[in-house]
Amino acid sequence: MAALQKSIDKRNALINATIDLVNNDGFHATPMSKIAKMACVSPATIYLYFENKQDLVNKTYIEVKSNYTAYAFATYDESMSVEKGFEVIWKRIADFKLKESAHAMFLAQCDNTPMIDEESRQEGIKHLQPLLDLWARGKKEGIIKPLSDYMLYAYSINPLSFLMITQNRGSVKLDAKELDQAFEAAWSSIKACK
Amino acid sequence: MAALQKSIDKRNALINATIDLVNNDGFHATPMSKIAKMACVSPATIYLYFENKQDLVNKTYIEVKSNYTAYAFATYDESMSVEKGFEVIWKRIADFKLKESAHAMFLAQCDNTPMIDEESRQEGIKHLQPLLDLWARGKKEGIIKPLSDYMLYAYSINPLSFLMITQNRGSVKLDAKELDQAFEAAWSSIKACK
Amino acid sequence: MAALQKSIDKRNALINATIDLVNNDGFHATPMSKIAKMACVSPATIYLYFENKQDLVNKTYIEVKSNYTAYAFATYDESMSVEKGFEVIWKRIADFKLKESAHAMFLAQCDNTPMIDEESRQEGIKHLQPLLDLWARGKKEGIIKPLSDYMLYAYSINPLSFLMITQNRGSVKLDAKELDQAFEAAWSSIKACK
Amino acid sequence: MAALQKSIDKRNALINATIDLVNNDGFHATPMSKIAKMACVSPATIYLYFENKQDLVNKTYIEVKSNYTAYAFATYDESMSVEKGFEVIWKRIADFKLKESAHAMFLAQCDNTPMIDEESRQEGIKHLQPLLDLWARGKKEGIIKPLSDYMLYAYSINPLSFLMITQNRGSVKLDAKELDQAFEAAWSSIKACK
DNA sequence: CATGAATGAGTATTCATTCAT
DNA sequence: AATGAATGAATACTCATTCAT
Repeated sequence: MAALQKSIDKRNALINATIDLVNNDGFHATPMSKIAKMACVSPATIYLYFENKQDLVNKTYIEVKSNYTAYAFATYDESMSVEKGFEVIWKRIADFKLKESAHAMFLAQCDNTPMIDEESRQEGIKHLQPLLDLWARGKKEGIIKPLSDYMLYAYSINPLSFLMITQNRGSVKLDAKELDQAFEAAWSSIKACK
Repeated sequence: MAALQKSIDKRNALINATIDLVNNDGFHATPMSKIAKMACVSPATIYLYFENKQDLVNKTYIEVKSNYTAYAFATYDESMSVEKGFEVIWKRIADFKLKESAHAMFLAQCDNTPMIDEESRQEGIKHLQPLLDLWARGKKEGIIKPLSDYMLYAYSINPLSFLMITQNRGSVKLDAKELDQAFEAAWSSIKACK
Repeated sequence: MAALQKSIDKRNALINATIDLVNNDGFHATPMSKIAKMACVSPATIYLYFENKQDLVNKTYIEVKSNYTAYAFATYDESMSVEKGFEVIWKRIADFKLKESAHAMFLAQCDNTPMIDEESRQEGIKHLQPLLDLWARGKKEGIIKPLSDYMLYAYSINPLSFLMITQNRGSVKLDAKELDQAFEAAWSSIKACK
Repeated sequence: MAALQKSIDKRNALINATIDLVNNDGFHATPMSKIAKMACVSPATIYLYFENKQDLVNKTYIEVKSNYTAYAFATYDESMSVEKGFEVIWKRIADFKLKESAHAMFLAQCDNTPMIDEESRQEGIKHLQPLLDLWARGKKEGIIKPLSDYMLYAYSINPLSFLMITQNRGSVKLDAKELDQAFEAAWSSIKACK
């Protein structure tokens, strides 16, 4: 048990080091040796947990993405109304992106870069299903515009990524009032007009 | 004259090769030798036009960003109404992102990655001023929601980047109808409610 | 223990390869890859033992210089008379320069070239102190001319470098008789006239 | 004539640039492009005057060496006594080494380095003949010790190189008094004992 | 499991030299 | 004669990965 825990700790240390370093220096300037050093293990040890650098970054991506979606849907319940459900999910996502910004930055970099395997990318997308289901329900009920999921995501969720990056660069600080405005904008762009 | 043109051609070939290769393989997997080969010059020749790899990618970024904004505002005129002006600019931006998708992909990668110097990033932002001026006018006239520029950008412009990337990955194809929907969503997220 | 010895062996092999190659081809024509090959290690291995090429050559200089002075004073004893002491040291130096000529050649090249860091040069000079002390004693006793240490070195020790180089170029062969003449010349140039 | 003069000027500028740069940075850190820049010509122009880098440095060596010997013997006359002749030559050499120290430094670097062709080295030695003749005379007359020319050079002339280098490094300043001491040491090391 | 040492294959960059003008 | 642009062949150095311990 203790041994297993130590293993998990090491794996986590490696994942976290990868996130930190890739965030700050970029994938191209993040050598395995630096990751090892930050995780306080030998470079060789990385290869006990991951096949190679590509695998390390793929697995990191999947893990972070999975944390992200778990967080997003943690307080959501399918019995909620579409409107309420969307608000609940949106706010959790906003929370994650702005508070766990290191993780969110890492995802943003992965999503805009040929740095992740296509397969891992697909794997990462899967977990968004509850949101897509909610939207399907919303469209059927005439509450949500009959747009493709990509379009809905582009206008209601993705802007949060941009705001998160901007905030991380120090250009802007998002407080409660602005978050409300953001939600308002998100909702008004996808809710069906009466 | 002919010599000058040859120089310009070579520089352009290098810039284009950089865009192509960074788009497909990522900055980390784009060696100078490959760029040189694609541009049909010797590796050493790159250093006649750029100081080093970082400078090459910085200059490429600034050039592409500058083309992007020039394209965005080419048909815009300050005498237009806010509503018309926004539509004109938005459609040009959409055009650029979806048709010149290689350039747009390159910008997206640069904007989400520590691959560009902060200085070059700032340089790239400058040219967006006409849009910010338009928004200022719209806010004064009560036509546009009184949101920060970052917020307006996040909801009305940035979603196009997400749609562009998604289309480039083959997940979706944006036709005229969907572009209209996108514009509708963009506009409704920033226009002031009556 | 064995591992440590292997490390020391490798470091020594690198130092020796550096001496050999710099002697024969000059610093400018001695690539790291050649040094590695001669030391039977990979080029990358050099960087486990030295920071870079400059560091390798600095450290080599300091090591050789240190061997040189250790050799020079090995049989000297401060209780000796000035005359005897000088003879003992001079003969050891002559021995070193003429027998360990590869090392002596390397030092000569370093001493006449901007190939070594100033800091390493200073480090190398330090160890000559016993000779300077001997001269101080000699001057006090009126046995040695009241000249600066540089002057004494120039006339009594440095000529050996010239002779060593000339011998190495094959122009001359120094046998016992000529060594005696050389010592005679050295001594007569610095001993106080009665 | 004017055209010829311009050519000579360029050649001289190249030679001087070579001396300066090799003195300050070392042969290994002196690229042709830098030499060209300092001489205010194009890199390609160097090849109109010299075959290649090796040739440039060989020719520079021969030229400097030749200036050196011309200077050394300029005021010497074979009708002088051995003692007077030696003093005259020695003082001119000292003058050259300490006043034209850039040239002297360059020679010292060449003489202790495999940076010059053997052939050019031989060519450079030739011009010392008058000194050797003087010594031959001195030995016959019993005024000079019956030592080989190398030995005489090592003790009476070469120390000046060491003193010149030391002075150039700033460790010591040779004034008139010290020059007299140096001459005294030089002479006493080679003059025959009565 | 864990590691530090070792490395081969690469990478950015430089440089002596050439060539079209 | 003179040049600036161009380049192929190096070169110092890095890094993902392996292996003996």
